[in-house]
Amino acid sequence: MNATPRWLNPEQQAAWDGFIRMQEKLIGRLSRRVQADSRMSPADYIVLAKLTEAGGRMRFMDLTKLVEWEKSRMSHQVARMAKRGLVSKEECPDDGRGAFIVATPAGREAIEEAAPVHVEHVRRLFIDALTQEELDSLARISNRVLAHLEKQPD
Amino acid sequence: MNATPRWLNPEQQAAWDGFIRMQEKLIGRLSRRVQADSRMSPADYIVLAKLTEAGGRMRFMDLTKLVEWEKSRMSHQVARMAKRGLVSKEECPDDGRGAFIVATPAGREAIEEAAPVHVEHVRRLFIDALTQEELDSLARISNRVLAHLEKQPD
DNA sequence: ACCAGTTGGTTGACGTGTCACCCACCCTAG
DNA sequence: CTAGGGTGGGTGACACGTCAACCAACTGGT
Repeated sequence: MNATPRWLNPEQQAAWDGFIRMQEKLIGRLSRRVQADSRMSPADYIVLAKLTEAGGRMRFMDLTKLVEWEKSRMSHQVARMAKRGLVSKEECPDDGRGAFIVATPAGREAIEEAAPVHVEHVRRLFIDALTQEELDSLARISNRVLAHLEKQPD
Repeated sequence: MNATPRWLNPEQQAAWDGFIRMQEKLIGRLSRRVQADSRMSPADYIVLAKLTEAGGRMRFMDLTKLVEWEKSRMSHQVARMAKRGLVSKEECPDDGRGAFIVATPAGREAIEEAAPVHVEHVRRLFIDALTQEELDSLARISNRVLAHLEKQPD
């Protein structure tokens, strides 16, 4: 049929399938837990975490780059979070287009409450499954893939 | 503050952050590629792949369990795919509630066209980044996490 | 001073995933 | 045969992510 089929060999297939399955189940479980016991989505969590980590007040685009999202995604997200009272927007005097994103007291409270619970789930579902060597190995592999991705087009 | 902070140590944190970043970027890139050059979403891809692999005709719930999805998700997905002509639904004579999901000719054609491209992207973005030992190592780690998840509550 | 290009940020449409709830049909105990 | 529970499957509302287009404000060069 195809001049260059190049299917994966069994070991490669096993690695890919296993990774995909693991990642789906792990992320799925974790985000459902986060949502269930902190009434925050994973997206809320990471945005608030990075924001408060940086002092609770940031320019929109800086925040967007910090979490490595597309600006449109962040814009929608911030709008939703503002609606829920987790953050608010302020105008930027230096740049007429600009906006500051500010964590509200409710937002700070929410993340401070959610953070330990989140860490506990990460530990329980992921860290505890693996030895330190396995964790190191996974970190190395992840960085290799990340470095590879940066070199690849698209 | 907290009686049991138990934050992650630096190595654990590095492993978790690296994994999360890698997984997000990799999955993101791959699904955008799939969508861009086959006009199918990753969800379409996996459903059609599993379905045709099983002969192109399956009971709804069997398919749902095969891909390990929630039934509601599959229901929505199948509805969308039916709207796009990739699959169709048939009644089940044996069980009045039941439904068969059938891959249409267009669906078969779509997956046969998409599959090699998909594999090529997986290879280019992921497999090629790693040695065979690293792939094996990742497969082992994934299976450990999966096994651990099954033992954990929630 | 002006205009072209870039940057900061928003918007709307659309596909997707989840949750909660629903309904219809099947099955088994009594 | 019938009530009650389980199973097969659908639905509607909502949160989320992407894409493409858009607008306003800031550059820089001429």
